[in-house]
Amino acid sequence: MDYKALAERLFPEGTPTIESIEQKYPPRSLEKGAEVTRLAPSPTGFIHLGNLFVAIANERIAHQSGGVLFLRIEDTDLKRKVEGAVEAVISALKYFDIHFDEGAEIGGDDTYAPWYQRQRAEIYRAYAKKLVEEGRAYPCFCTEEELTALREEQTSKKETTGYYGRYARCRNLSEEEVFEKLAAGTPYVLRLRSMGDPEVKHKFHDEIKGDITVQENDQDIVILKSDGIPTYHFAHAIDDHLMRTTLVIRGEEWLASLPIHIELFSALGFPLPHYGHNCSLMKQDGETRRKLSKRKDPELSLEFYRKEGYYPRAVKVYMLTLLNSAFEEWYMKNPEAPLESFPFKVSKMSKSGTLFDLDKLNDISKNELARLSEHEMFAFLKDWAEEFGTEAQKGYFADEEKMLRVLALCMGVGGKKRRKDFTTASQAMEFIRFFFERPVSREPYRCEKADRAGILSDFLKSYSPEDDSAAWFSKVKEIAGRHGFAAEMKDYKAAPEAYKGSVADVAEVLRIAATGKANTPDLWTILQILGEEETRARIEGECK
RNA sequence: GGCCUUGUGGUCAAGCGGUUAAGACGGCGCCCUCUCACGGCGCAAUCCCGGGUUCGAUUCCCGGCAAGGUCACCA
Repeated sequence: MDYKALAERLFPEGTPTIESIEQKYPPRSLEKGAEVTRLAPSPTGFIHLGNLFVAIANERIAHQSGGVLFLRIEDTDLKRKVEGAVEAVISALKYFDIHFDEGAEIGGDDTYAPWYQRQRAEIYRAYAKKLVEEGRAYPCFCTEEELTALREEQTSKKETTGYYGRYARCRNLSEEEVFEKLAAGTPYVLRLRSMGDPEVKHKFHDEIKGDITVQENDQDIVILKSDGIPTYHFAHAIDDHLMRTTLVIRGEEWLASLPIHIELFSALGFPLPHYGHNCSLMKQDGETRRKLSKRKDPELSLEFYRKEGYYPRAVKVYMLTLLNSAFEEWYMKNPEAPLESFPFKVSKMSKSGTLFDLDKLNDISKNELARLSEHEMFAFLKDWAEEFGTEAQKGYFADEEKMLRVLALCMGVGGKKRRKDFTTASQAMEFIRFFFERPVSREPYRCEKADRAGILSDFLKSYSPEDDSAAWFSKVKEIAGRHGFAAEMKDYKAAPEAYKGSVADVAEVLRIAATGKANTPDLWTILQILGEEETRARIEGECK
């Protein structure tokens, strides 16, 4: 077989020389130890938590080492392309404070552009041609039906499926046959002529998993599809070589194709980058656990967190605690330090699948939100309401001074310790609703109805907005005593049978009457914020 | 099914030859307290199983088992 002639026949349009390509994309001049990492999503328009998970790891490694993080778009599959997807990826990641140094639509250093694989077609073809010339790639004319039949045959014989060894019919076609089929215009793909032996296994060091064994690849995998566009494997090898990636952090679903990538890098004469395969996020589903799925799990979508109003930093902190076991302890010791100062170690990344835990995220969210000032909270909630809130909720922000008082109260600003009532923006907005809207329904009272009317009307008679907290509460105690309730909790606990109840019950009557809720922050402050007129109106409504 | 990976409380996990087997979330209880939230204290709960090696295995080796991943002209 004259490989040179075959290569010319297969790539008649001419391709740039390998030398010129290598010159155009020279090795990067970076400090020793600087890592070049990347994110390489396909533009499906759906960025999920798993993407964010990997993105944070890649971002930390690159920027912590003084390296580069770039964004490459793997758009080799037309069927999956969605308009605006790239912008969506960038903006979603930006929301979580992940920024790229280079890449598609980034506008940084474009030495290594183009960043869209579709635009790199002639580069791939140049290397494909080289492989053909060297006899390491060949055209395959098998049809989809033939391939399916082959797979079925192999399955029934319980043999490894795929295009390899003696099953690789087209790898040994004669020169005449090949040129004949080409002349006839038969569609073909380009396959790697694999030289591996799966019986041979090698030790491989994965930066996350540690030492693993990989067997050699013997599959004649497709490198150029019939439309001349490369498959993921081929594009990965060429792009990550030319873009000078030093560390590929990707999901562990890629571990199985590592043998292919190793052979491809070797066939192309490229040094192998380092790899780290990280575990995917799992979800408990009945008895078993499975990968978070796009269709079944709304919490997989990054959009979910925006709609719920999770504080972006909280999501990031949670991701970091999952990503690196040392993070949580470090964060407790260094609560004020910027997250970037955490020494992120790839080797500390988890080796096994991690169950996504919403409770944990919620706890982190409460803590993160409790770090804000009421002004920061105001801005956060307002932004959220403008995008996702109801008309009524948007209206809450009209009276800025009132809102700030509400937030200061609910957040415990000025107290020794912050309250942690807020988990998300949507939950917080619901929580503070009673300040802005009269309760349409009320939680049940513990206190008998007969006593309630008396308590409430007594309260209205004695209520004065001028009273400070202590004066106000002593009046509540008086009312309690007058109606047969213990004014002091100690007295009540000592002899509960001597009373109808305690001040706690009396306070609850007032609280539910004014807010509709049995549990709220300090009632006196709430009434101060509501103002005398509103307070009286709400309580009068409950007097009958 | 083949191959690869992983198995420490319900969850995330530290530990990696001798520990009362950290810590966090969640659960439960108590305290604080006009409710809630915060805070404090405490409790329950874990080394997948079976063989080895060893004076001694959660830690090392072998074998099971289980879970996950993957076997496309998708990435």
